Amino acid sequence: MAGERDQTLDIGPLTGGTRLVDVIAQKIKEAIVGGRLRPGTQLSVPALARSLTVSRSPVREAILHLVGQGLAVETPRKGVVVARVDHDDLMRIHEIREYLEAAAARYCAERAPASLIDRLEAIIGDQERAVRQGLAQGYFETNASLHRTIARGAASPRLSTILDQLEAQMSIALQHISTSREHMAAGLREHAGIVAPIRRRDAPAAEAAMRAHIAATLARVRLQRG
Amino acid sequence: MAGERDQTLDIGPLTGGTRLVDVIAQKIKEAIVGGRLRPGTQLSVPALARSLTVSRSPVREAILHLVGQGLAVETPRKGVVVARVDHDDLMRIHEIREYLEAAAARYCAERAPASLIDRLEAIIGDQERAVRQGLAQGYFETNASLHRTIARGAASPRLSTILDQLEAQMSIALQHISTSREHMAAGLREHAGIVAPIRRRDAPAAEAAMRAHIAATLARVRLQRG
DNA sequence: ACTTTGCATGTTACATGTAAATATGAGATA
DNA sequence: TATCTCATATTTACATGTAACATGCAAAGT
Repeated sequence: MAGERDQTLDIGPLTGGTRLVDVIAQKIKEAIVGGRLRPGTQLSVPALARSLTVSRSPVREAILHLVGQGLAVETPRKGVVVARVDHDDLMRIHEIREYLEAAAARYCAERAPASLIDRLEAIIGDQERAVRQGLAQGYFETNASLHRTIARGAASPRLSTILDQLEAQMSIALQHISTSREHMAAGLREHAGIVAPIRRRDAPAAEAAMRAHIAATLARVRLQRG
Repeated sequence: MAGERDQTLDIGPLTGGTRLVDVIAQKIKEAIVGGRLRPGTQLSVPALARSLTVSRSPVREAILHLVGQGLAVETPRKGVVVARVDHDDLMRIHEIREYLEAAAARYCAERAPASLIDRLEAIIGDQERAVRQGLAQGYFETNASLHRTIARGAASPRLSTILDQLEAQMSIALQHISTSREHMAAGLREHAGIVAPIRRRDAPAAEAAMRAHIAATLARVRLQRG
């Protein structure tokens, strides 16, 4: 192999301490949630190893990790494919989120430090700007950021982990779903209605507002093609 | 169809169909939830491979799988140890369960087939017998069975998976916690109070009963040594 | 036409090799 | 006694080898 150039996405420099598995898993995850690897696509270990110029071991481990995250599904002796998240899955995910996000809002209101609540309000501000400019990208980013921050405020690593995984799974389906400006505006209003009670430490109100918000989101999803 | 194939013709020296990874993961999992592998114990890949007389590859994959399930925790370059689930973790787990089990009860009441509800009542009967005889083992088994069956009735594989994982994590801590006869009796009463509304398809009542049940369980846990 | 057989290709699942990081423990030093 | 040093053992992380299995397709048989 004389001086060939590798045009495919190469792994960056391996600074001390970082493991290949983690870098590879992250890269594949980004390709999946970014829509560059479509649902149903085979995640071939040898092929990915070749394209990343690494051996098969870390690739295999990375892929199995993604299976554990629900971003890919394994069929013994057949291999792993990118998870298909259809309309029905999206509804089931929201059913779970309706409860888990409500729990997160409640515990966030009960025990988040004031600094975290400051951040929540800053995110609301960012989202206001994004919606005003009609930036769907910005809306999605601030939306994810808000929910993630609320989960962090609940001080329950397990809860955060579960919600992160559900969000990643959702983003597979959301690749194909458009969001209207009205929906974004409604979402923003609801978000503000969640952060306000968190600010005044009104846990039951925060919980109720979040639950209603997810239920409304579920209803919007259902309308899309239910 | 003439000349049908006989499935017992194979003379393959290897065990057919099942994968080593799965068998090994199951074995280690049983050792962890069964208390034979204590929290903090190093899960050394070479050592386990030797003791199981297999190579390191399937052992490593099995261990990483358990990390994904939350039964073990990984520290890069240091290795994997059996997860420590302390009193605080137990409370956080119950906080999540308070919401997720409530969701399961609701959707079970809404869409479980009658046959599954029959099974629920049969389990209640088994638990009655176990409690009457003071069998803690039987109580725990019927308890797990009941919750798992309700989750199945909710027809949401994701929900079942999450709850199964939380239950496995709990069983690590429950190894060291005793349950009194009164607690068992209270649990049984609450269980019956959950199945009854499921039977009459009263989803809100089922949800409320389940949520109260988990909250009560959490309170009992908190009393133990909170 | 329709199934079967055999071959070519690619992949998974498991085994093994090995450099480098990490733990371990004996002996030296304060 | 406590702790520092350094050599040794163990382990992790990644690389590579390979048999069994899966799959597509073309040739052969019905």
